[in-house]
Amino acid sequence: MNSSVLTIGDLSKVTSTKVETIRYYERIGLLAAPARTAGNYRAYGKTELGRLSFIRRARDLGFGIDQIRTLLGLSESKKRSCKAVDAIARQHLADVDSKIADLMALRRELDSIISQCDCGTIGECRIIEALAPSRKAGVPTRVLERRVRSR
Amino acid sequence: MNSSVLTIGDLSKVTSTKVETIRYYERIGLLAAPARTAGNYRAYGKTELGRLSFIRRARDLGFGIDQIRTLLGLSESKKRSCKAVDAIARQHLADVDSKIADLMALRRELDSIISQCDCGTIGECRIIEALAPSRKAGVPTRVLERRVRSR
DNA sequence: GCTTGACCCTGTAGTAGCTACAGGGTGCAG
DNA sequence: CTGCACCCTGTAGCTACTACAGGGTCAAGC
Repeated sequence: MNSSVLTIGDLSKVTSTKVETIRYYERIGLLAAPARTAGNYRAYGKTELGRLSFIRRARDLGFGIDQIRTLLGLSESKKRSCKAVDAIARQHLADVDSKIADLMALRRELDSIISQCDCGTIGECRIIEALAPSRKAGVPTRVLERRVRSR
Repeated sequence: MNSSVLTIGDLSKVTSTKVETIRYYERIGLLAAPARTAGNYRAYGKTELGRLSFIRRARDLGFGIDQIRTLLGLSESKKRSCKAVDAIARQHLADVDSKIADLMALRRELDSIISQCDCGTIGECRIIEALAPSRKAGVPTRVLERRVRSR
């Protein structure tokens, strides 16, 4: 009885990670290739469980694979300053903030477009109108000048 | 001199869309295959320009390719009700809202983790600690019971 | 001892929405 | 007639998985 030997299925359940995803992490080198049983099954221990948990939490927080790779590397040298860790996290926070800002701007525009729709016919739909190029503005002549003259 | 014949490069400049992207839209059937010149160059007219502009604006607003396909289809039957258009837009707005909510939740968590870091050594870094599995909690025995007993 | 069914294996292809070549042809100015 | 900007097709790459196909392994039950 070896309670610390886990199959990939066990790891999958414990970490709420699909089996395929675990194999994928191994393929891309995020997880090391584990020991194998006689029947060629992957045999994991607590180390791998910890590492996968770390990866999952980082992924849930939106860190990218490469960032996680770096974080895992850093987490092994316990004595070094954690400035680099802090920098990665702050960078990620900034990325998230900028994504939020983008989405909020988009949301505002989308909302304003939708609020103009009276739900009549498509011919007079404000949503379609907002997407279609306006009738007044044509192709800026500047852009095509060279070509227009040369034809 | 035919000022309304545009090459793919012209279309690219006018709509701020990469040439490859225009060809990609054609490949996936979002744009129809245009007429060709004697030298096998794509020759676009104002119709295609309008259609591509529509696509770009919709993409900028975050609509997916399939939604745009539907919107383009709907926009051609001018007399029908624009309820379907409205529904797609509202669905998209809801998706955006839920993405924003997800990101804000993530942002809060990330921020709270970062704020705990004193920037000492990695061994005592709160960020790494927050990601690593806590020492107290082990693998829930329940999950592994069957297997543990059987080995 | 044999079957059944749940699990595991490898390898490949698909998802969204492009982007980036490689290896060629076209067209116009100097 | 040469050089350069542009165009063509076709394919592979990107993120982070997910979903098969076509097999092998293992423990339980009859």
